[in-house]
Amino acid sequence: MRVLFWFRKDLRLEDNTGLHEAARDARGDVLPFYASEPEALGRDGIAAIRVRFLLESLADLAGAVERAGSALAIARGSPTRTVLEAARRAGADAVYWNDEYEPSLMERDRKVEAALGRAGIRVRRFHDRLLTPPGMAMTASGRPFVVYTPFRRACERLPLPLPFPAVRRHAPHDLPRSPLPTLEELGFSTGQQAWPGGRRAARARLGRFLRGGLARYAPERDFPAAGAHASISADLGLGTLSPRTVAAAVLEAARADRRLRASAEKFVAELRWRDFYAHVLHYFPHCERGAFRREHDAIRWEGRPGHLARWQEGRTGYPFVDAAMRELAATGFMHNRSRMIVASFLTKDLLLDWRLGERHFMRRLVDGDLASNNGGWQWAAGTGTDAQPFFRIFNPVLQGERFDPGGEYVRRWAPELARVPERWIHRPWDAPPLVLAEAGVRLGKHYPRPVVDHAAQRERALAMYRSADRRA
DNA sequence: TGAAATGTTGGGGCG
DNA sequence: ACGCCCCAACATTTC
Repeated sequence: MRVLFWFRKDLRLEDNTGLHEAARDARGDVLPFYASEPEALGRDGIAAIRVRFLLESLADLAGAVERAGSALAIARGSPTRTVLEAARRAGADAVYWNDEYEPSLMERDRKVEAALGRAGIRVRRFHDRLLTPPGMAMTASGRPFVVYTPFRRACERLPLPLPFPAVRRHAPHDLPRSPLPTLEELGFSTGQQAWPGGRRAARARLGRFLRGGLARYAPERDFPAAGAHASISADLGLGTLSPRTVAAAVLEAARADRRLRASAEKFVAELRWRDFYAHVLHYFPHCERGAFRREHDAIRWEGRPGHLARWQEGRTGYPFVDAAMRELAATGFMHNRSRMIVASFLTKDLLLDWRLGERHFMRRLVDGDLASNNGGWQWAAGTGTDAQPFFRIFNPVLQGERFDPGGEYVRRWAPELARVPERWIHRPWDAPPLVLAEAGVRLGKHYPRPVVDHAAQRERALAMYRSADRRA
């Protein structure tokens, strides 16, 4: 049997469920296929660094497929057309792929599947992307979970899926191999430093984490300057790493060294947040455009539109917020604790719609993933599932003092504050003038004064949310 | 996976 | 010695 395997966000030969099944059913006669849609990449709303990451990962996959005795077939255009064309041309009996759970991708896949069905070509789809696929963890009444902790407990009662062996043999074919577009052709500038794509870079990141950050993960994961985080979100996003491989590696490290156990379990629990938000978006597709709690669509965001740019550029006058936003601008990545703090700041201090922040993140993050990003923003805005209640408002100064006590993170990303003493680093406006002068900082000149007053904005945010709740 | 306001307690200063 | 007050420390409540 000839099986066309359609690679999507699973750009690897190792531990790939659908590819493994295809190789088994086809007895080695697997035809590797990718549908390239430069038009979809070129549209506004995607980070250049993520496009580069995708192109590098595809080039890496193509190389791996060649070493496996074949070539990655690449068709340019919409998959609703190209998948069927490729399957026919290759004389495939079946097309296999791993499911994606975003509403729009599922809709697209239904069309592809229908077209293949009409042509008499069999389709098999697999769960691969998550540790626990949708449908496997439901409440007693059969509904999807909307609170994280019971969701996690339900997932933990299921066996953790084990990695699949790599598929090292692919079949030769004469399908077209359209060249991948370059970043420049897609209209992206390449000024930003790279976040290297592909499986080798992914394995390197995972290995670095296993040797370094993991031992400190449980106690230090919330400290952005500590470097105890894994930085594999982009790899999970496009599938240069499988979540099974990651979980197995972390737990294996903990078996070899019992001291790692608490950290390993904490890390797997964090992986499950990714599953949770994928489930939420899958079962509640209205979240893509509006609040999970529909009454919060009634919130009238009364912030000043001009403040959005100050936030984006890291010039809010709140050192931790500015450091985080500059980390994003410079690297295409932001530590999770920082994401929570800047999201709280945009929604509850600047009083701007969480969707503005969500969109900005998608335009900047190397790991931009619809479900995780949307879930995280709705959590911070208090509009989502298991969201912190709207009255839980981060104080950007206290968060900074708690999670960046020495100011190391601020000094790294806001170097104009580097010489401000620890005591004042998160609230330079309170520092005695002489101290600021000695640090070489004049507020309003070298570093901005706070764009808004936290205490006052906190009260306005509470009133804003309360009034929406009343109207609903 | 908060923070601020408010309440309570207990030690110590002091008349 | 006693009562009063202050206030830090901690707990609870509220947003």
